[in-house]
Amino acid sequence: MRVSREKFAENRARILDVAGALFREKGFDGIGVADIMKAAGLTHGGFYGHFESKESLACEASKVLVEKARDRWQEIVDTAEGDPLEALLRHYLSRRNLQSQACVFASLTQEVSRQGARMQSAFAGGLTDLVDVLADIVVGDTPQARRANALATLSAMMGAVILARTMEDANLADEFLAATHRQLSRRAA
Amino acid sequence: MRVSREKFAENRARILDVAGALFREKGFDGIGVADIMKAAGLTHGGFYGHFESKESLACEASKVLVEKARDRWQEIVDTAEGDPLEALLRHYLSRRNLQSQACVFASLTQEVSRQGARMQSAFAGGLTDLVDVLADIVVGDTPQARRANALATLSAMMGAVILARTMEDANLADEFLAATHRQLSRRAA
DNA sequence: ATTATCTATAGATCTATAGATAATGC
DNA sequence: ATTATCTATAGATCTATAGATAATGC
Repeated sequence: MRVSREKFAENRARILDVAGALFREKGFDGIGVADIMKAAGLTHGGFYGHFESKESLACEASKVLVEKARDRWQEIVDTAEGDPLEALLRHYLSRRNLQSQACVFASLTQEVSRQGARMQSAFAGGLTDLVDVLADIVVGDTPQARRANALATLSAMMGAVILARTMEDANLADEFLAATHRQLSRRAA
Repeated sequence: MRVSREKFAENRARILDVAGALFREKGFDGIGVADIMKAAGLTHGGFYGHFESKESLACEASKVLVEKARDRWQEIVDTAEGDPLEALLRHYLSRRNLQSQACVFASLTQEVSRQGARMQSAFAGGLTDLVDVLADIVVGDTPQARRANALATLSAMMGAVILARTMEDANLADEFLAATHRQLSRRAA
């Protein structure tokens, strides 16, 4: 059942997309190659024609997710009508990020500390990209002050979503998001 | 090779202790029952005389770690010579928390979102305990303001450590800790 | 006699590979 | 002829259990 070269590329892209969603939902160890392929509408054995190993897929899928996150942040900043930081906070500190398809950092960062160097690099690089996006829109008299502010702001944003996600009580989760939102609103440029 | 009742209780405690350390280091899925027992100096099969299942062990070990964390925070607050929040920030936003034996929340929270309800409860309860500890030592005119400040402060503290842990570059990791420390120092009571 | 631990193994699951199959593209 | 996918399976790993062993404690 060979498919065309074009269809082959399509299949690869679909595997990456499906894997990104499943890894975020279940973690890297929570989903196997066979189930990822089934979700992509292919068979287990076909996987190794597309990727060298599961770890390799995890790296590539992570890179895609990390790049998408940065592009989305930049887009929100560029198209914000009012204060860009406020727009970003509204986007990030929302209930949408408490679902299974949440921010890749809010769902997978801790596992990354236990993975190989390649994956760790993808995540570390993605985080510094987000710091750069933030450094342009927070207050601060000097570039150093803005960078420090950006680092602290990113920590607070992701911490709030990560903690909110471990709360069973939706009201408590909302409290974490709201309190952090209010605190960070005062740091806009 | 039966052991005394006293030794039995000792063995159970050691399994819990060893499991707590290994779960934090490798994650719940990163270590098996056999290796935990080996690290405790016992055999694989003996495990099921002490615990019903691996999940049950994970719950009990988590409860112990969560309680220990709260007690440690409370102790630091109670014995602080200067400002208690400053003492807590110094303790938490330190390199020690970037090692494998870090804060249980900084190393395992994200996995907990994918575990059973029992474990989620243990973590959620532990986090609200830490919020209560913080609410007594942060600034705010009303109890509501102090609680909101405590929620935002906890998010920032844990976010900083979690992000610092994913950085390969030690200098970048330190930057996250230092920037967050400086930002939060202004919220003391 | 009771019971904590040990040895051995069943049963499930997961990654990766080998070889067959069938459609593409020179 | 080449190659993308499929079927089938090897090999490793992990949880949990069954039955044997040997020390405790009534």
